[in-house]
Formats: sequence, C-alpha cells, structure tokens
Amino acid sequence: MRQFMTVAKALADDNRVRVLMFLRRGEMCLCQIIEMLHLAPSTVSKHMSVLSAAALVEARKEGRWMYYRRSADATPPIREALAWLDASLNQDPAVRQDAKDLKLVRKRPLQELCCHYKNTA
Amino acid sequence: MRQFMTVAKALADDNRVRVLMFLRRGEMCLCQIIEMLHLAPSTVSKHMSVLSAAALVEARKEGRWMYYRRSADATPPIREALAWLDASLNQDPAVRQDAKDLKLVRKRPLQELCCHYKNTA
DNA sequence: CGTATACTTCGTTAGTTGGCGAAGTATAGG
DNA sequence: CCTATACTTCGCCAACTAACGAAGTATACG
Repeated sequence: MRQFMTVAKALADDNRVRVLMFLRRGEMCLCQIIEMLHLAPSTVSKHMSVLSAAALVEARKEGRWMYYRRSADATPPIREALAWLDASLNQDPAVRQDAKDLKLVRKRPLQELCCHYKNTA
Repeated sequence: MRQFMTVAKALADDNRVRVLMFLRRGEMCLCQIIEMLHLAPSTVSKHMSVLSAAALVEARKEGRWMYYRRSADATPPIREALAWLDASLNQDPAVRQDAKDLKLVRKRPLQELCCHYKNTA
C-alpha cells in the first residue's frame, strides 16, 4: 500500500507527468528537462527525486550531468502505471505540443541548454 | 491532461484507494463506507465526490441512501487506472484485512450501520 | 590547486488538501 | 405538516506540497 501510494502521489503532479511523457522517447539530461518545464533547477531536481523514489525513472550520472529514463526493469505495477499514463495522454494536446518542443530541445547542444544558472535563456 | 490529473489526484489518497478496493466486490451504501473508514460522514462524502468527479465511481440514490459502485461504462483510461490499482494492491496486507472486515460489515443490516450521527458505534 | 559548471539540499513561503463539526438539504414516516 | 434520518455543503484548522533562491556538494578543466 505504502509503495503504491508513493507512485500514486508521484503521478499526482502535472509537471512530473509531463516529464514521464517526455521520457517515452528516451533518456534526457536534467538540463533538458529544466528547459522543457521552465522551472528552477532545484524544483526540477526535487521532482526527479520524487519520480526516482517511486521507481518510475532511473538515474544515471555521467560527469557533471544527470540522465533520467523510464525504469527499464520496472515491476509489473510500475509498467501498468506507465501504460495507464500513455493510454490516457497519448492524444492529449498539451502532451503533443510538448513532444514538438522536445524535438527542438533535443537538437540543441547540451552546452547551450546547461546555462540555467547565469542567464534564463 | 486536466481529466487525467483529476483521476491521478483522486488516486493520491490512501482512503480513496481503499474505497475503490472495497468496491471491487460490488456497490456499497455510504454508511457502510463510513463504517469501514472510521471517518466523519462529511469527510467520507467529500472523498466520494472526488472519486465521482474523476468518474472512478458512479453514484445511485435510493431513498435516503446513496449507493456507490465502480463505474460500469468506464472509459479505457479509467479501466486502465483500476487495472493498475488491482494489480498493485491485490496481494496487499492492508487491503486483504479490509476485505475481511468488509465481509462482516456487509452482513450487518444497514439500519444498524446508519447511526453515525448520534453514537459512534 | 582553484574556478566554473551541474546538480542537490535546505529554509522559507504561498497554495492545496484532509480532517472535523455545524448548518443546510432531501427523503421517509408518523 | 413535523420530526428523524442520510447525506452534503460550509467554514475552519493542521498538515502537506510545490515553488523559489541561497548555500552546499561533486565533477571537469585550466
């Protein structure tokens, strides 16, 4: 029950759900997620730790960068949760717009994105 | 997105999830749910309105009593959500204990249960 | 080393949510 | 009608949460 509620509460926030939809297409650097959400780095970092604690995403550190992806070896409950999400939001206008924006963000070099600490590009 | 979030937020509360698990076995009167949750009638009523707004349950009025059941003609997203819930919690100890208690509550006549307003039976 | 960069942790604040009891609404029964 | 009962709505309070910026940690690079 406790475990289920951790997942349920993780899914009860718009921005975290958006991130999970971003990650359908593969892993992302934190700075890319920051760019997509237009939120403060500390806020996004917290969101990712919530998703991570719920085992909805896995994290990987590479040098100074953190990469996140949907959990690969997810348990059946987690897989069902993500299936529900995908089924519900696949056709969603906001999610589709995000997917469009994401394509552009993925094309930009990481160095350009990772400057959320001096300017708000 | 908005619709999905309504459902996700409805599932982000322990007591509401418990109610959805109660309703696996068929419809229940509000007073039975009150008895199971041991919460104030007004609180339970609010919980049920949240589940109702999310289309996770349907309500039926019969005289002075309100009956609730899992939505019969639920949309695919709602069905996926409930499937996720069932898959995650079927083996859960707390849910199993609730199921035991529920069997006893169902056997008691409604008149006996519906007295949450004078005594706390 | 020391500095810059990427991220995390901490403390604060504003908004949300779950709980209650009191008051309001609706229905059954005298 | 009038009362009792079943539920809902409202107003309040305590607890939680998302957001931020400032300070802290870790890694690359001169």
